[in-house]
Amino acid sequence: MSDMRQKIVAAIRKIPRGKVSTYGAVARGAGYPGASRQVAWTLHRSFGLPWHRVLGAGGEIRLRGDSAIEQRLRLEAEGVAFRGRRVDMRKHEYRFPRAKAGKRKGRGSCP
DNA sequence: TAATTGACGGGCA
DNA sequence: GTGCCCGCCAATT
Repeated sequence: MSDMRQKIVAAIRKIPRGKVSTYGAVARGAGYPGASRQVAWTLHRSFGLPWHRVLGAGGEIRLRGDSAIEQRLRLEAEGVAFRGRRVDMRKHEYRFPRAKAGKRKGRGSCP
């Protein structure tokens, strides 16, 4: 099995209960920026993962039909608040630790 | 081997 | 807010 999938799975498992993340963020957290599609694929093929905690950019559910309903239900059951059809990322987005030395741009204040 | 697909992301009109 | 296009990467057919 590829290392990529293992890293992605590991990253997804780190998302704590009551928090969520996005495909792109998981990909970056796993060390593969730009591989957001593989995250979706992995979620689809691997079981035992907190799949409902992974959303699309902006905290939007990218699933369809019943799966989307179920995902929303599960998240709300964990205490995740929705704003319209998106999750309130401001409060529930989980940030992955920097895989590699990160460049801290300005923080807080600036320009 | 090549083409298609998929639970994506970001930019622009 | 909505719609369209292009870039990304692996698995499937």
